[in-house]
Amino acid sequence: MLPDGAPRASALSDVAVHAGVSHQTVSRVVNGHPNVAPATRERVQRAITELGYRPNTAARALVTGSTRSFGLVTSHINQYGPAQTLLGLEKAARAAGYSLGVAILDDDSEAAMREAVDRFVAQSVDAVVALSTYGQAVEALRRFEAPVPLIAVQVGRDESRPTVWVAQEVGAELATRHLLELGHRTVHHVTGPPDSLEARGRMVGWRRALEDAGAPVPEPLHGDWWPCSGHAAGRELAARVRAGQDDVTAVFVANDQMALGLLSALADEGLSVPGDVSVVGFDDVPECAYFTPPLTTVRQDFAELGRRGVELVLARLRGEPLESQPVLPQLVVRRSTGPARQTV
Amino acid sequence: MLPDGAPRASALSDVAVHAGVSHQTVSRVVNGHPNVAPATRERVQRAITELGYRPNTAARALVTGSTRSFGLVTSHINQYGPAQTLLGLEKAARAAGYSLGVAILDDDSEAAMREAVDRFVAQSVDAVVALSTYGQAVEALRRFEAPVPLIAVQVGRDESRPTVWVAQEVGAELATRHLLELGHRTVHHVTGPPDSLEARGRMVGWRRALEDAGAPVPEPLHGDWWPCSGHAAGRELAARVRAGQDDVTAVFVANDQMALGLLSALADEGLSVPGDVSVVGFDDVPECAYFTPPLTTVRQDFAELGRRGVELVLARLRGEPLESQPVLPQLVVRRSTGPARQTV
DNA sequence: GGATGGATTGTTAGCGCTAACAACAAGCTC
DNA sequence: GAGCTTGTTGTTAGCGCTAACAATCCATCC
Repeated sequence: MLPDGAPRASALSDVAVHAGVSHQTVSRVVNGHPNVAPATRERVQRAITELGYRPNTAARALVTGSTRSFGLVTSHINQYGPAQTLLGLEKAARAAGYSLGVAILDDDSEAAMREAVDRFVAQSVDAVVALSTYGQAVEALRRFEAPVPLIAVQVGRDESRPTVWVAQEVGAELATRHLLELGHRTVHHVTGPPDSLEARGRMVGWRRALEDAGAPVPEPLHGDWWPCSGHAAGRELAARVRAGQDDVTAVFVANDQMALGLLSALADEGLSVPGDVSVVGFDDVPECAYFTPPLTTVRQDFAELGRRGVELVLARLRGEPLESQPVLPQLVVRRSTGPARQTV
Repeated sequence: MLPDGAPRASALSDVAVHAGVSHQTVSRVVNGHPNVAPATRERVQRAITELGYRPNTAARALVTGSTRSFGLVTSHINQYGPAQTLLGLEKAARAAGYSLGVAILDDDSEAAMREAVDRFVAQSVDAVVALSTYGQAVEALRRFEAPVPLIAVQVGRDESRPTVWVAQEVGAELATRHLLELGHRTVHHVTGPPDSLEARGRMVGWRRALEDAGAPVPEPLHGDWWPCSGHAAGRELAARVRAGQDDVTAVFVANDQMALGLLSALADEGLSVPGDVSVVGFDDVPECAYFTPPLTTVRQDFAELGRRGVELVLARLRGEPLESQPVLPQLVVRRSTGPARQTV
C-alpha cells in the first residue's frame, strides 16, 4: 500500500526553493493574501502544482489554533433524522471549507457528552455541534463552558445557547388539528422517550391543539422511537377499542417508525386503518409512502437543519450573533387518515 | 460562550514547571514510557490533573506525522446499513484511541473519491476507510495510491486491497434456497443499483442457488435500493401474475426497503403475501418485523463489519497483513414466505 | 577503588507553518 | 531631492510536542 521508500510530501520550503522565493511568499500565495506580484504568484502557483503541494493541516493548526474543522456529537446516528441531518451538515461544512469529525455517545449521560467535547477541544476543532442528543447529555450541554463555540441542532429551542431547531410543536399541532378536522372527538398520542426534547415538543403541540379545540386530552402512551414500542402501543389501543372505549379513533404517533409498529399491531388485531382508526406519524421517512396504508405524517427537512447548523456556526465564528429561525414542518396527507368512524 | 479573556490551555511546559521537572519527563509520563521513577510519575500525574492538561493533537501530529485518527469516506450514510456500520466503526476506533472524520461523497465519481481521500491525507489521518461506495468511486479505490493505508469495508471482496465484507452471495443463496425449499419452481429477483458491488454479489448468489437447484433463471428486475423502485418492480410482477405467468410465486429483493415497496404494490394489486407470492428481503432493518406481513429477510451484522474494519486498519498500521474473514449473514424467517401456490 | 552499565532525567533540535516585523524599491508630494 | 507612502519580499521567532542524544546518579563487579 504505502510505498515504503516514499519521499516525504513536499512542504512549503520545497515549493519556495522550486519557485525561487521565500517560504513566506509561498504561504501568502497559498492563503490568498493580497500584495503578491502577479508574476510571482503565478510562478509559485506553478511550483505548487508541479510538486503536488498540499498544506499540512497539523502545522497550520498548531500556529493558528484553528483546524478548520467541526466536531459533531450525536447519539442516534443510525436513525433516519440524525443521519439525514449529518448529510446536510457535512455538505455545508465542506462547502465552507471545514471538515467534520464525529463522536457518537455511548449513552446519553453527562460524562459521555463531556468526554466527547473534551476530545474535540484537544483536537482544536473550531466549533462543536451537538445533534439530537438527549437525557442528561442535553442538560450537560446547557451548562457547558467550552473554549469553543458549542451549537445545538434539533433539540428544540434552547434559550441558553445557539440552537437550530424544527418547530416540533407546530408539526404536532398540524397533525392533531388535521385529525380533529376530520371529525375525531379526540386524538391519542404515542410519545417518544421522555428525555428527548423533540418528543416533549411534539407532546406539547399535541396537547395544545386539543386544548385549543376544547377536546379532551387523553393520557398519552409512551414509546422509545422504535417500531417495537409502537407495536405495543397499538395493541394497547386495540384492546381499548375492543373494550368499547369509543374515543379511540385517531392516534398521533411521535415518529414514523413507531407508527409502523402501531399499524402492524392494529392490523393484527383486525382493526382497519383509517376505517377504524386514523394514524399520523412524524418525520416522513422515505418508507412512509409504502406502509400499509401509506402513512399521513409530518415532514421535517433534516438536510435544511444541517445547513442552518453550519450557517449558525459560521456566523458565530465571525462574531455575528445570528438568531436562527425554526425550520417549519409540513403535513403530508396520505391514506392512513380519514373521517371518524360512527360511534354506536 | 467563549470567555474572551480565557487563559490559553496549559501546555506541556506549564505542567513541567508546576511539577518541577523537564517538559520531556512530562511527555514521557503522558505517553506511558517506562523508566520514569514512580514518585516522579505520580507528581507529574498530579500536576496534570491540577492544571487540567490535555495534550495538543496538532502539535503531536506535526512531529509524529500521525493524528491518531481515521478518515471515513462514504456516500449513502442516510441508509440503514452504512449508518449502522458507522456506529460500529466509530465505537471501535474510539476504543482504540482513534477519532473519526467523515467525508460524504456528493456523487460516486472517481473525482469525488479522489478529492475526499486527498483531503484526509492533508489532514494526516492514519488511514482511510471507504465504506459502501460504488460506481466509479469503487473503481478509483482499486487503483488508488495513497500515502496512507486505504481499507475498504462492505464493498464485497476485493483482491486488490484490504477489505472487510459480508458474504453477500452466501446471504443471497440462503434466501433463494429457502424459497426453493418451500416448493417454488423458481425465484424472481429485484436487484440493487448495477454499480453496487453488494447488489452484484446478491445477484450472483441468487443465480448460483437457482442453477445449483436446476431451476430456471428469470430475467431480474432492476431497482435502486429505494422503496419506490421496489414498488415499481412489484407492479411489474403483479402484472405478470395477472397475465397468467405462473412462475411468479417467489421474489428475492436485494434490500428491505425495496421489499417494502414491493409488498405495498402487491397489496395494491390484490395479491396476498405469502399466499400468492412469497417475498424475502435483505438487511433486516428494525422495521422489518412490522411490515405487512412481517418480512423474511437476511440479516447482516453491520456493527460487526465496523468493528472488523477497525481491526483490519489497526493490523495494517502495525504491519501485520491480517487476512479478514467475511462476516456471514443469517436468514431470518418471518411471515412473508410460505409454500408455493398451486398452479392451475 | 575505578570501571561498567542500567535507570532516570535533562538538553537540544526541529516538525511545517503563520505572524510580526524588517528591508527595500518605486512612486509620489512639496 | 528629502521625506513620505505604498507595494512587495525576506527574516526571525515560536506554536506544543517528540526524538535523539547527553548527562547524571547509583548499584554492581572484578
